[in-house]
Amino acid sequence: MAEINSGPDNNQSGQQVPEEERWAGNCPSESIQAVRQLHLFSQMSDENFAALMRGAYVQNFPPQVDLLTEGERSDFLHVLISGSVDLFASWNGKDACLATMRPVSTFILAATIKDAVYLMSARTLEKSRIVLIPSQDVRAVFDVDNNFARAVVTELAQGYRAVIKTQKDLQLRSSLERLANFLLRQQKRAGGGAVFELDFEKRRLASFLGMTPENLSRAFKGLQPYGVSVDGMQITISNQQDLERFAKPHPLIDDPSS
Amino acid sequence: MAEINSGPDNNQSGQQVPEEERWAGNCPSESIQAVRQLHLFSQMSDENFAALMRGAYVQNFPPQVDLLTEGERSDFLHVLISGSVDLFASWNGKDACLATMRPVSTFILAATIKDAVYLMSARTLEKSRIVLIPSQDVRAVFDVDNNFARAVVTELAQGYRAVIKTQKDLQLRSSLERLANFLLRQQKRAGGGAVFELDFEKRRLASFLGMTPENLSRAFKGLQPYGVSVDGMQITISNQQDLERFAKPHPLIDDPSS
DNA sequence: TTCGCACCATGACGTAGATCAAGTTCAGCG
DNA sequence: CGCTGAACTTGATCTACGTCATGGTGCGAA
Repeated sequence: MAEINSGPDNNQSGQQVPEEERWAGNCPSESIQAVRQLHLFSQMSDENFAALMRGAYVQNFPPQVDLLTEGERSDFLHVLISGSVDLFASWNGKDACLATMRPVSTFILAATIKDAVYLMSARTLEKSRIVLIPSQDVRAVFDVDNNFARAVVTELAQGYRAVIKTQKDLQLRSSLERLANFLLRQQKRAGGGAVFELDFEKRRLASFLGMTPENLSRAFKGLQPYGVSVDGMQITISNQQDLERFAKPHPLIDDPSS
Repeated sequence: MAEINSGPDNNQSGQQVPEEERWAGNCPSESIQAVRQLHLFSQMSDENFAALMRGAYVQNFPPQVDLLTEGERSDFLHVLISGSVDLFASWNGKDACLATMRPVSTFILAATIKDAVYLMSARTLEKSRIVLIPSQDVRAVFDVDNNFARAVVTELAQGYRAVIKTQKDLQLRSSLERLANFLLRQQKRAGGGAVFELDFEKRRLASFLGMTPENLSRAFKGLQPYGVSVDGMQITISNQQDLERFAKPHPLIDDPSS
């Protein structure tokens, strides 16, 4: 619930929230700007946007902080301004990373709109700056601002399609193929050069790709014949063609914009 | 996949439509009623609903007909009135069943609203009655009818959460656990008695649960110690407690209404 | 009836990936 | 410098599950 807020001691293990700031006068207006520029918020009226921000908080979280836990009720819509956040779920002792959020983006919109419990837990990976907008405000504005309501539709449809794509990735490909395609996607995000950085810790990447860290190691070795070499976080793809021929990337799985 | 077809060669290459009926005057008004009663369509104005129906078709399809193929552009929003439809995806020779639709429900809403290509293919499992509403009409009405736009949000959020649940099911459970939980869900849908019918062909069920038909057979045997017995399509759960203790059903995965 | 054909069951086997148990590398720090 | 601990590698198994091959059991058509 509201334990995320102010003061010390939020979250189950006595977590700690530094640098909270209310949106009154003096606060970091770059964050407000970043939120406003998201498609989700860019179409709505100034008045309604102001109403949303009136009750919002911006907070900085250290790495490895639990932001919310599956099963809890949705109190805030989250907007990630900087850093990165892991969305995951657990059952019977195991857990699976379902998505990793990068700035600037919004998460747990569906639970907020439906006023339902979270299906996923969230935890910061790095130091992260997050805007928290009270869920009831979001629903109230949703009810009166049609442009916002339409933007919510687009965002949800996008998210829905993204999940379908990761499900196809998981069900239709082997772990080697998943890694190969992930590298190609990451390469494109990084600008397309033959050398680029992995901006994941490898254990996270393993969980994200649905495998164990040990097997990720082996998978990297398994891609060497296709011209992939690894040095720490740095990846080199020396034979683009070979890798693509093996990975067989497909827009209906790997193209994030479709 | 198109070779499965019966009767007169329908499907992507020159689609052909049995028993087509335009929504003019005389047509089956139960279908129109069924559509209107879906939450998605129940909130909109009579006028806009009529506009949607003006361009719509209702069609009966035989079993095993391909309705649409992933990668195609969305031409119609589909509403399943009776029968059942399989949504699946293919890559590199393999294919995976992503969902099975049952009446009365709508499918491929996200692609329709976004005017994007389908991420999944669809095929009838049984003889099915389906209402086809031109996608451009849906988007046009979406732009002018705020109640409809809001209903779309609810529907998408629901769908989004459903996919997340099946992803958790797949990533966090073994095939035995998936089958056990599926049986418990099916039992509940069928009224909760110890004996109930499986309304899936077993090979479909296998694909839906992400395993092979052979392994589904073995999985059924593997559940015998927990009081599950199978006779054709009829399932008997003789020891509810044991099965539940093994399956560990969880609302955040198995409760379709949350 | 008997043939043919799905669908399903079952056994033998192969493989992908998990698990367990050591190493290895490297950053931080005395 | 060397110590320590975390992230990563590596190799040796184990296990779940897929694959292949075979045989049974209904059920509709000739």
